[in-house]
Amino acid sequence: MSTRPPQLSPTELAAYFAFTEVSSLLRHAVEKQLRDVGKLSYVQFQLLARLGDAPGGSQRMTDLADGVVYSRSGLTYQAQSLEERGLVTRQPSPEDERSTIVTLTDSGREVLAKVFPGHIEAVKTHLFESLSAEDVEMLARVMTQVSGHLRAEPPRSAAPRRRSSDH
Amino acid sequence: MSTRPPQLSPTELAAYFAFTEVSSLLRHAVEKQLRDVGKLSYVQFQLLARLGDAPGGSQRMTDLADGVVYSRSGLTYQAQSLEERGLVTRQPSPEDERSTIVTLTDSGREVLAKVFPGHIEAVKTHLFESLSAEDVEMLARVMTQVSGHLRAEPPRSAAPRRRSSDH
DNA sequence: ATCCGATGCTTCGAATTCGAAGCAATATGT
DNA sequence: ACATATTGCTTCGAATTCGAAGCATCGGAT
Repeated sequence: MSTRPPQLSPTELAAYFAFTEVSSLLRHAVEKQLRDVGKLSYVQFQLLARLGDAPGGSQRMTDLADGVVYSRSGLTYQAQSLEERGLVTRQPSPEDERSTIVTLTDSGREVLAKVFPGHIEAVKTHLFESLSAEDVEMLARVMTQVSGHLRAEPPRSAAPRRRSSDH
Repeated sequence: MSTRPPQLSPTELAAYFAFTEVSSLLRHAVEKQLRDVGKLSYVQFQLLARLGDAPGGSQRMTDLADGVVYSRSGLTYQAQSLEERGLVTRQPSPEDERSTIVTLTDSGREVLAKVFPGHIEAVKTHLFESLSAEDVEMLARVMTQVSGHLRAEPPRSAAPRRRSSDH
């Protein structure tokens, strides 16, 4: 246990610090824009955006939760909220009675369309403005790489349900 | 209003998506480790870590809040919590009666020392493991650049106090 | 010396978040 | 077919988060 006190190189440290900082600042900026323009939280926007991309504007709750890296209970809460605002509908899946299918409504698409330009603008301004094309490409490559790595190995974002070996 | 629908290039989109995903996943992983090992939230850890770096283990509330990109009220809450656990102390600044100086205690340092190795390990595993040395360097450079850009221009993280033009 | 805006922090209430526990439907093994 | 584990979602309670409002102090102008 005392054999290997793990270390980060100065470069790694710098990368980690700057990464978390950018992530925080960017998120705050984006959240503000979404709140101001569409009265959406970041999560809500992410959910709508995912649905907008999905075929038929529909996805299962679990897939949505995994997609945005979010707890299932939190998703239930937000889905309810979005449903009350008429931006999505929820219905049990015909194929699997357990599943709930969330579907983007026309209203939802409208709101999405309304906030989208400003969102893009914010991302452009805050994240990309100071970067060269090569930087962006590099960033895309590296982040995709890490993301794949993260998605691959560990017990998925939400509740890993297995549990029997410990205790 | 309809003149310039801003766009992100496919590369930018990929970079943005992967970036937010990595940021979420990494954060979750790190949070779990901190919770398990030291019963610390991410924010609490960041606060302790900042204090650990600061000369004398002390910082003003506002500087801490800016440092971790956090609301002032949230910081008050967490500082209270950390004080109750004996990990920090709070005292009014001698120089400026308004300011509260937060100081890391020996207990605080112990907890920090206890969680640190696992934290580093987690960051190494989840963020850097799949990256080459050049990738890391690049990441550090780009993130530092963006961070500087973000810190520079906008009304700072927390409450921009001005308010007079709108109603 | 004194007024007034700016600054630093806290309190307050509302909204959001999570994990644990619970319930229903499905899959799997025999 | 039937028991058992697994999966999908929701409910519950507790903890965290934020922004607005409030209070005290400071700085700079008169």
